Amino acid sequence: MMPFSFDVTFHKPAHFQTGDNIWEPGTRWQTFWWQDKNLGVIFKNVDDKVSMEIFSNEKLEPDFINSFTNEIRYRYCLDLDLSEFYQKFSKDKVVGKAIKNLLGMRPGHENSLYEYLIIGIVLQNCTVRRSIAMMQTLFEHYGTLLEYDGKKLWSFWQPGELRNVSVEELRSLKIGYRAKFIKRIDDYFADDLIDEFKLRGKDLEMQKTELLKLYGVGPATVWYLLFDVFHQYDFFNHISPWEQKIYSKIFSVHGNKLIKYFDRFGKYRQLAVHYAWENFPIIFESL
DNA sequence: CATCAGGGCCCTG
DNA sequence: CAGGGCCCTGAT
Repeated sequence: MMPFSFDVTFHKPAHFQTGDNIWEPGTRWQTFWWQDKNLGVIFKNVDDKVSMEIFSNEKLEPDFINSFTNEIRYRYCLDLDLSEFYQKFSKDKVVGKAIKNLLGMRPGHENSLYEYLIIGIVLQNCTVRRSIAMMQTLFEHYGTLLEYDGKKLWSFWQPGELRNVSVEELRSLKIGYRAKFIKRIDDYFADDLIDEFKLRGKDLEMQKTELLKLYGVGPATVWYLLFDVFHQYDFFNHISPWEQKIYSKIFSVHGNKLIKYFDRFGKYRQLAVHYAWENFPIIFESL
C-alpha cells in the first residue's frame, strides 16, 4: 500500500500562490490547459484517494479524458512508491520529522513545462510579492478566465500564443528584462524546438542540457525544472545563496558542507530536500 | 529625495 | 571565469 495524503500533495506552501488555483482542506480547484482545451478541475479527497471533476464548455471524448487523467497521474506523481524512501530515512533527524509530518506527500507540480518556465522566469531576482503580481498581470493579458463551481480562476495561455505579442508590450507589463526571456521561450515552443513528452524519456544529463538551451534558464531555474517537472530526485549540486541560508538553518549544517551532507540521501537527495522544505512553511513567510 | 540590493541570467572581455 | 547590465520594487 503506497502512502498517500491529499492535502500535503495538493497544497504546498512553498509554491507561491497564483490565480489559477484555490485550495481548502480536502479540495483543490485548479485550471489546466490540455490538448487545446481549457479545463476547470476540482480535485477532492475521498478516503485518501483523489476524485477529479472536470468542467469544460465542450464535450470531452473518452480518449481525451484518459490522456488527461494519465497526465494528472504523472504531474502529481500519483503512482510513485515512496516506501523505500520512507524506510531508509524515517529515522533521520530532520528528514524523518518531515516524513512524519508530511506522510504521503507526493512531489510534483500541476503545470506543464511551458507553464513552469513562465513561473520560473517570473521568480528570478525578485521577491514573492512581485512574482505574484507579474504572474497575475500575465494571466490578465494572455490567460483565459474560467468560471466553474462558483469560482473564477485564470487558465494559462497555450505555448506559442505570444507569437504576435511584442517584447515592448510584454515590457509594459512591468516584468522587466524577463520580457525578452518569455518572448524567446514562447517562440522556441512555437517553433517546435522542444518536446516535453519526449524529454521525459531522456536521462537527467540530457534533460539538463536541453533545458539550459532555453534563453533565460540558468543553473538556478534548471534544477527546479528537473525536480518539479521532470521528477528527478537523484541530484543536488546547486544551492543559491538565499537557499543556503535556509538549508543551513534547517539542517544545522554550514553552507559549504551542505552538498556533501546530502550524499547520505543517495538517489533521494532532492526528495529529501523537498520534504525538508515543505516541513518548514514558516520560513517562507520571511522571504 | 536618492541609493541600492534582490528567490538570476546573459553577454563581454 | 569575473563582472557589469538589466527592470522594477521596497528597504534604508
